[in-house]
Amino acid sequence: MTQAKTTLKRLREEEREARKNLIIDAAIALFAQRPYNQVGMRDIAAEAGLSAASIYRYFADRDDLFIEAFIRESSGIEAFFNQADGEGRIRGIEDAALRFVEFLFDHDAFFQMMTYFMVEGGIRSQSLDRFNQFERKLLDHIDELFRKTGVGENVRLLSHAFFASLNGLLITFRNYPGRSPEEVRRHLDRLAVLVARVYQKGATA
Amino acid sequence: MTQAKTTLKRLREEEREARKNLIIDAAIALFAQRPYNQVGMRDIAAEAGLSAASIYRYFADRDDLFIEAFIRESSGIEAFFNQADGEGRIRGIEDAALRFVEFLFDHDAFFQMMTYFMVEGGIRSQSLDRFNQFERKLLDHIDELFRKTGVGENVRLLSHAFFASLNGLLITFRNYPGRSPEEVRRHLDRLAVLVARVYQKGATA
DNA sequence: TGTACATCAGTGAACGCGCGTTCACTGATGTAC
DNA sequence: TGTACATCAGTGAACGCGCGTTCACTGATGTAC
Repeated sequence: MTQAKTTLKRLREEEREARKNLIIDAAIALFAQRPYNQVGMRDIAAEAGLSAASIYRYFADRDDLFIEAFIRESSGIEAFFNQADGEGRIRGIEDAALRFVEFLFDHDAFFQMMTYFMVEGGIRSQSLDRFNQFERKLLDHIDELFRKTGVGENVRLLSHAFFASLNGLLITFRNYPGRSPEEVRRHLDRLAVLVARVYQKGATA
Repeated sequence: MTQAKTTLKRLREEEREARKNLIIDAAIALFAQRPYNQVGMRDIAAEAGLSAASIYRYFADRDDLFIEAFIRESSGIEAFFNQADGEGRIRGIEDAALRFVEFLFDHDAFFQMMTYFMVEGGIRSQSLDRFNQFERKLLDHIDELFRKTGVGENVRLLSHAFFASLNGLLITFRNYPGRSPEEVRRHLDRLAVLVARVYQKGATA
């Protein structure tokens, strides 16, 4: 009996969690279409098929929803890279650069949130912590890649520069006016390869 | 008599222009302190020492003021580089990278506007044109630098990557949490030098 | 020199709108006896 | 099996606030005669 009760309770909690996820899905879907600050609670509610008031049954406030959306996306990118890494699909800097740039291009929501964190000041420390954690892990991976290719001194600084360079590609050319998404993607790919080669050669001398 | 009249008229116009400039000054001063979208008309008015309504005597609307502010700042950076160039203070890629990064770090207003143009979609074509013009000139300069150092093929693509890399440094590390402005500047300087050297070596092979 | 009029910078108050958030309520489902 | 009650998702409407912008007005300065 108590057994049955707790299972029911667990089921209800899972259901609740599932609904939270639906709302986060809706938010992410919209971030992928419009800039971060142009997505309102009513938009997200409409996308998720509920009223705006309902969102507040699941999230304390707007920031809270955004933090959870960011956490989910950043877990996604980590899983993506871990898998690619495990399957041996990231053999060198060039692969890493390509995968990273393409991932950010495809996951506009994550990119929007990331640049928001970097550009805007005054972010809640909770989400900032999560962001820093994500950034550090990514830099660790890059460190490792550079070490493999034989860079001795100051690997971390190099990783900083490399990471920033790839971010810069996205920031600078993602919205290039008068270009179709396919053209932008091709241009980004070309640039990612170029950057990777430049770092490869320029850093291992 | 007509002579005197026209001079008076000219003086009045100059006075008007001067007042426009005061308002732009105020706007730029605020952009340097807070993110772009956190600066309102009332803030700018207070900073300039007038009422918000007065701004509309000089600018059609908010966008118009921002365009003019951007134009002034981008003229400023062009003048800065032309002068540095004329005085022979930009001897190579390393100098250029350092000057560029430091200029953007010091002129936060310009940096804010630039990233706004790049990240946000749906900008008025008038300001977009001005921005593209600015970007093209800058890329031309970088092309020239790379050509001097002996890069043959695909100079423009390289310039794109280089420009984006430097932008990326600013975006990624300008707001690094828990660091003083001096530390950020030092870090940016180090990274700019590193990036320049990497491109120098990596591209001229 | 004086008077009527035009021009224009400047302004406080208000308008209109959007947006995050809250309120008071409904209705469905589960629980106790 | 039926009844009274608790829980909770969901909601339309409203609140409160900020912000870009407009309005109606004042007052100073210039112009015409």
